[in-house]
Amino acid sequence: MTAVLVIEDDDRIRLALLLALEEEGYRAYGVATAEEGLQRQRADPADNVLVDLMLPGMDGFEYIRQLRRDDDVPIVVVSARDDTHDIVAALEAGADDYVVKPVAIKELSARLRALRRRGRAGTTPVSSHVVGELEVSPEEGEVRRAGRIVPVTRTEFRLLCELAEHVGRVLSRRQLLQRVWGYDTGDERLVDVHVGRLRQKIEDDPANPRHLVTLRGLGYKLQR
Amino acid sequence: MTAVLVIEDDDRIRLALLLALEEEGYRAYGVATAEEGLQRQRADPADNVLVDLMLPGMDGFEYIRQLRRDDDVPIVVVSARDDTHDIVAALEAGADDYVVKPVAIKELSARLRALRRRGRAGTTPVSSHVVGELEVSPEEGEVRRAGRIVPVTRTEFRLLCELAEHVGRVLSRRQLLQRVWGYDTGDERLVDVHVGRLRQKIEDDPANPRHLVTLRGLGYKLQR
DNA sequence: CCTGATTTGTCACACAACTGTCATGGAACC
DNA sequence: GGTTCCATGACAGTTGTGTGACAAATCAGG
Repeated sequence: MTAVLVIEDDDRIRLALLLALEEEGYRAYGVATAEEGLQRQRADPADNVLVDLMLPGMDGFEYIRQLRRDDDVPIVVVSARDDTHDIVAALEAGADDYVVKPVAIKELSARLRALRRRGRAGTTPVSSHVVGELEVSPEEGEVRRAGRIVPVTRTEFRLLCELAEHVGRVLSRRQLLQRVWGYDTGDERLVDVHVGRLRQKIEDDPANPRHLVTLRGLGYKLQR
Repeated sequence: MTAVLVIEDDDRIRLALLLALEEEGYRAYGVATAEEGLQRQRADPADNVLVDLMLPGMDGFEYIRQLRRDDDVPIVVVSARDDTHDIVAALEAGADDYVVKPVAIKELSARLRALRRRGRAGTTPVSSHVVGELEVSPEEGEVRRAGRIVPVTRTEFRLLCELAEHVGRVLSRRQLLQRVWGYDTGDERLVDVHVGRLRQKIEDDPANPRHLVTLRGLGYKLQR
């Protein structure tokens, strides 16, 4: 899943952006200052960065310059100021796009997509989740166990991706039903069945699962 | 010198843009229709394309889609309409940026620079893709299998190129339909048929493909 | 232009794979 | 020991895919 880092000091705007981005299918997280933004991006690099220009302490321009020293991530400025001088300065500093608040989330999302498309010129290393001897690669549409390809069905694959994206965290049947099947309501036993089938394929001893474990009364989780 | 192609039917606006761009140090030339734009860009490729959306005959959206089939040049839409729906549609069609008229030339110039900066990153047009015993050469327009030339049709060739450019990655029928045929909508079975025909030519045992494999529910991919 | 050959897209059918439901029995919890 | 929760096997309905036939469109050559 595509991760987006939002740097914006106004709490309400930041939260609204994060919510809207998650709605669009991104994994989004935010910080309030440029300093935090630099730290965060170095520790856990996002695929896109959204940054406000007016920030307390280090401002957006300086943030962009500093980040660009060692990171080629697409940067989009989200600013309230619709001023040619600011736009030019931000782009010169190394930003890739500049949108003016208030921004339509659909537009923002489309611009992010366009940027990633362009950035991905050439060959991007395929991203995959590694959990112990298990490897789930959404891009290749493959699951490998100790290097060998394990054939899984589409539903199983989606389920596994969802679990792999949240390694170590419990996901309730309802959450899985919602995210994998898109069902708001429905029989939760359905999840059980597919978890069972998945275990047959990815576990050494399906009766005593080591990776895809049950947490009674809570749900399932994937663990290393 | 950086060349820019401007496609805009309003003579005054087009000339004003051309003048301003030359002022900024670009070599700029323009045409009034999308059809001319396609022709011109194929005959003498510019480094950037500016295109209006509302054009007589073929509109800007269609222009972008058609050009994108075989040209990766950065495309900026310059439109009078400041409408989220248009913006999203243009970016989805393959545009890289969207600015609203009237536009400050300094901003436009900065956006073009930002685009080129990103565009050059890793855009090394590969002469041929090698996938196992298979060799796809976009430049020569040839497909070889174990050194022998395999005759494929134009559509098959495009399809194979698209798959070869993303070796190891799943491409959905919709993605293929979009990238190979330029269709936004349409019957996905069309892809199946062409994949089938391609298999007859490039696979040892077309019923058990080793390279051009199906990922049920996901799409197709080419694998080594 | 005209004509025949090739290529392209549509359709329908058959088959295989997958999905969701249910019932049963077992395990964990109190 | 009773209750809740979970695992699993079977099964019927659904969906997804491969393929051959065919007509429309396009191309090549006279």
